[in-house]
Amino acid sequence: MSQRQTPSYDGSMTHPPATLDRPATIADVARLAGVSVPTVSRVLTGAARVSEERRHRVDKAIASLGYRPSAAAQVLASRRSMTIAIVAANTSRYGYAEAIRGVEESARAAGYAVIIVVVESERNDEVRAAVDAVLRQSVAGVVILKFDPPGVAALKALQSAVPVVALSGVPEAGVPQAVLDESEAAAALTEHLLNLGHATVHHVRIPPSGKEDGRTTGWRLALQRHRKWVPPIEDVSWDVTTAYEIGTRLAKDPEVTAVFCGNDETAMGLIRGVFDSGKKVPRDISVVGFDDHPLASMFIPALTTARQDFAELGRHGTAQLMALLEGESPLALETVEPPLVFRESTAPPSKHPR
Amino acid sequence: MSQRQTPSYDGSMTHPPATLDRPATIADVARLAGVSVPTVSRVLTGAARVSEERRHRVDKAIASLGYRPSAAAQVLASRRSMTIAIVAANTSRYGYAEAIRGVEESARAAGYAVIIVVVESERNDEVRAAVDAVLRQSVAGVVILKFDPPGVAALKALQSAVPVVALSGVPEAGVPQAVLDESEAAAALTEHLLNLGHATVHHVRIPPSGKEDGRTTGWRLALQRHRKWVPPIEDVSWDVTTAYEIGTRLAKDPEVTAVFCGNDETAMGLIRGVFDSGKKVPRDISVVGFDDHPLASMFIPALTTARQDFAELGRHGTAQLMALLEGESPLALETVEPPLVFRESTAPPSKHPR
DNA sequence: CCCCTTCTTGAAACCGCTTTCAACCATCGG
DNA sequence: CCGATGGTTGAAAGCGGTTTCAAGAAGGGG
Repeated sequence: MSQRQTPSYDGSMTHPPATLDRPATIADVARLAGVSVPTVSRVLTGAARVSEERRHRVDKAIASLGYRPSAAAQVLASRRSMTIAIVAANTSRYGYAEAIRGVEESARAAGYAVIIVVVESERNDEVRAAVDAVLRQSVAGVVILKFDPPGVAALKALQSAVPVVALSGVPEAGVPQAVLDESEAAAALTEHLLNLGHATVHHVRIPPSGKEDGRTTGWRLALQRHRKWVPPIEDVSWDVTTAYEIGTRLAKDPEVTAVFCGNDETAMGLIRGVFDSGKKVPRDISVVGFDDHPLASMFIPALTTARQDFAELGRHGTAQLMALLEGESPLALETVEPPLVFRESTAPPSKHPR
Repeated sequence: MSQRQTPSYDGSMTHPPATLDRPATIADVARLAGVSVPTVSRVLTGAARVSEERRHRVDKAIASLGYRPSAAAQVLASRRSMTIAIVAANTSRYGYAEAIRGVEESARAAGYAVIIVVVESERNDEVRAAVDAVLRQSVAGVVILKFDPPGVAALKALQSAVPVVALSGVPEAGVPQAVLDESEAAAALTEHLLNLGHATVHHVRIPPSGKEDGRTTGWRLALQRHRKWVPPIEDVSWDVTTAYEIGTRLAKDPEVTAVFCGNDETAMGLIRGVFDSGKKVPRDISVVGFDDHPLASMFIPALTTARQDFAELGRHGTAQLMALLEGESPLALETVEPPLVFRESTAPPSKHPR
């Protein structure tokens, strides 16, 4: 199609004796090996026995031609696919990126290729486009990151058409899924703050996946369990600067002495906002995050938070999908509970407010 | 293949009057529209004129059947593909994730699907596996993140076999690429430190892309230009804790008053290490990072750094690839220079060492 | 020694689409 | 009124594999 302009290194790994000018096909292999095409196919797929001797000739031919079966042709002929799709609203945000890494890794290990389709919003045309992209590619199955409205919408639109497993923060019936149960840890974190002596804890909520995410639920539960006042929720966007602003705002309110942030980035932004307002964390205000972001322990003050292993979640999701594809019974719904990690951003409330 | 277990929402977007139990094919559409298969193909691809009336019938049939052309069949028949591959060593690290997001976004806008193949190391079998994955998928082209040894190896192995553009931090001849020229900014950052009065600037190097990356080169150049001593380089892994350790080590050396870190995460880890060793940034040691990570401005102290727009780099790369695929002359090698951003982590050296 | 199994093998059909290519139709100029 | 011209259309041939099926070879039992 287009000539490479570097004649130097011809990538010997690519087509060793490079005798053809086009990529080798199964017919080329068959010819060179002196066998029929179906025989080559059989050694490729291992679907049926092939005599030792022929198999060997075929293997040699494959190696010598640098032959690589065309995935497209295989899909078409066999009606089954060795690629899965990951659908997510975002690929670069920490938790998402880690989850994607987890499913990619394990999918690759299982011999699957992965295509990534992002659906940025829950707008109908966007969701439709994503569904289209997935379905046109004839994937074996899809893993959906169901942490936000776009994910939820994509799941809804896709689950009837193709094997799907969802990665999520709250268990939900009806869909195979891997879940990182956030509500327990959120509650525990909130209680930690309460036990420190804070009258209540405020909550900064990250964009939720539906009605309510596990983090918010856990926080509310803990407060109710301890019969504490449930302050109004502060909503934050994915952009850290909004967390910063909330920090400056909250710093002015003498009532707030403890805040539970939906994730660590938010916590860091908020702490900075508090700091720039002349208050200190944890002296004047205690802050907890969520996720245990790689920088959470480096931040000054280091964040008290709950560790989420998103990559592991992704691996679980893939395993779930593989099982589903094999027709096995869905794996036990392993919900992993994030362990708490206590660091420097929390302390008893100050004796001298203001 | 496997029954969905939720009979409730049947995803009306997926196959509206769902009359077939299998996905509709082009033949189904042709039959329903009362035209031949090639005619449907023509309205699909727009390759040839079709009478107004037939086109309309076909469109209606497509809509009513919820027909989606099979990408695999299209690839096979047309010998051209509408998917590109991104190959990267890692998908979740900040810069990589952003770059991937950039190429995904623009590829999607251009109508391309994207598969992601990661090559974790430069080990021969790994590189080979990646090459295999790419080539088997019959992609139109690939974008390689050439920021580390695995990327370099993959590039080398792939460039002779398929249209490739590299995303990189240092210009290199012979390969179409989009580059974020890091050396200028690195030099400027180093000079900023020198101008502040520091005797020299130490350097913590992130895993390099080959012999030397632009950041290191720029740093060295600036030092030489100012006839300053070039201290031995500290190497750091991607794991932030190694940066932390280097920080504790450097803090003990009274000679080091300024350090240039290969990226912001490293800078933050290092600052924390310095902090835990009883020294303060920038009072005792000045630190600069690179990238302008979203948290760089929230960190305390906020980082002086150089802003890198990796997503934009990704977009440039895709544009480059598209041009290449159209047979257009490669776009002018737009090298973007990262703008410097001065914040709190740098200051004149302390008058009272120790 | 013969017939029936069991394996291994290749011919042919097919997967869902694109791409010649030739046939057809209508229009148009002479 | 006729042949030339140009635009639409469908039949048929692939694209690169897999799968069905029947044929041939080899092995086994009576």
